[in-house]
Amino acid sequence: MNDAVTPDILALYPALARLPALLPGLQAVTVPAGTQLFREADACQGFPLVLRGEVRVSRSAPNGRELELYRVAPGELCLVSSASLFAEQALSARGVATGETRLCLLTPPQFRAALADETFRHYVLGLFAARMADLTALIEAIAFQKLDSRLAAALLGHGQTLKTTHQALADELGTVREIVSRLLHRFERDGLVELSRESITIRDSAGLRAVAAGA
Amino acid sequence: MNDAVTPDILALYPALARLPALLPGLQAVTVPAGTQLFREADACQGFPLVLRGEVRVSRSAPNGRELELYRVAPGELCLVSSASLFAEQALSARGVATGETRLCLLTPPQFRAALADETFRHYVLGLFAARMADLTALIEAIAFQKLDSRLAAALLGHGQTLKTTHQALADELGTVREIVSRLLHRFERDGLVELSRESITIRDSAGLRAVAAGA
DNA sequence: CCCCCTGTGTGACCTCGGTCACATACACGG
DNA sequence: CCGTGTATGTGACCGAGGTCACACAGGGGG
Repeated sequence: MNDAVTPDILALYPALARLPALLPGLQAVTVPAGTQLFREADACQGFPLVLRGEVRVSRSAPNGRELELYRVAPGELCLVSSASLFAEQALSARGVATGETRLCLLTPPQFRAALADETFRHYVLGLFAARMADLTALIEAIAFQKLDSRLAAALLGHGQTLKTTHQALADELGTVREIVSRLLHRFERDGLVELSRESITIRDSAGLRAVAAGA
Repeated sequence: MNDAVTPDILALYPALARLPALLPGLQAVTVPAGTQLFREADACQGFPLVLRGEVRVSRSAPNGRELELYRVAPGELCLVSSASLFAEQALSARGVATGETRLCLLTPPQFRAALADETFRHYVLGLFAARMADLTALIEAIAFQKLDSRLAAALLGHGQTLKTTHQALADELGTVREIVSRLLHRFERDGLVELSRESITIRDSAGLRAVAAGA
């Protein structure tokens, strides 16, 4: 599971190519789907670069409800954990690998060294900026949009058919299963989707987009 | 309104002292209360450092409702505008000076130069990290807490008496005036506060804290 | 002194989202 | 083929928050 970093890291993080001194020290790990990479109130031990797979970052409420904040794709680094190092405070979210995921953990000194390179620096700040935009968009959605819009939006952009469970969608949106079932059924009645066990097929993506936009 | 930067900028941003070449080019402006510094969909023109006063960053919905994201205090820089530069996208929020505010606008080249200094860099990343934590906390509050808790929290930490309007509180919380009035009245009935025109006096701060915690 | 503007009080009414308590239904291992 | 666990359907019910349509008060300027 633990092995040397292959050259593909350079393809994903070209800025690192300019720091040859750093590369020999890097190690990557591959973890199976569902691995919990970090959780609330954890002390953070490094800066994870995602090479392959995906990390789902979420926050959960005392009563067991959960809400997805964002996902980390290959070529990105997980900022909540990084953030906790910079702000010297505990983590405020949970990270779980959605599928088999390969990632590379930079130690704080390694990360600091990498930041000496302006390209890498700009890349990292760009990521922070993009995340801030994501989070403010999420805030707006939660505060001002209705759930059917948000659900419709969540269904789009994952291909024609998505294989997931109502509970998973509820966790993504920060609500409960029954509500998701109810709304999905309404969508089906209106001919927008077709439902079966663990599978949702989009029948009218234009209609769905209209709902997502707040029809 | 436009004048040279006085030495006090060095007290607020000590890292800048290590970049003497930068200082002569800096200029500060002082703006009156209520000045709109930037708004949604604006192109961003620089990195504002706040020297004195306060900037309120908020996002507004199509239907006119508004929600405060965070405030920028002296010694901080306004990250939404910075973020829009890094992510090369339009601003996603509005910024208004809550009182008379003095600030210094760094141009992108100046900011890039400042980032060459590791202390300044660390400071900026720390700010980003802190804002991310703020935003995730806000998300959690909106998604999982009831409005009375959030209102109670908003009342605390501003001294014994706060001079504000119900509408302003509504804008801060992302709700409407009637709801704030209703909740404040409930608080008054329970002996937590005392109300009069444009003024709220806290009578039982422990009780308020209990409500804020979700009693 | 009166008008008018801003801030506030209030009650009727509605909708959305959430809770509870179920009933199925389907898959899969034994 | 049967039991058991997971995924889903569903209806009754509720409460929070939002909308609307007002009334009212107070204070400052004309």
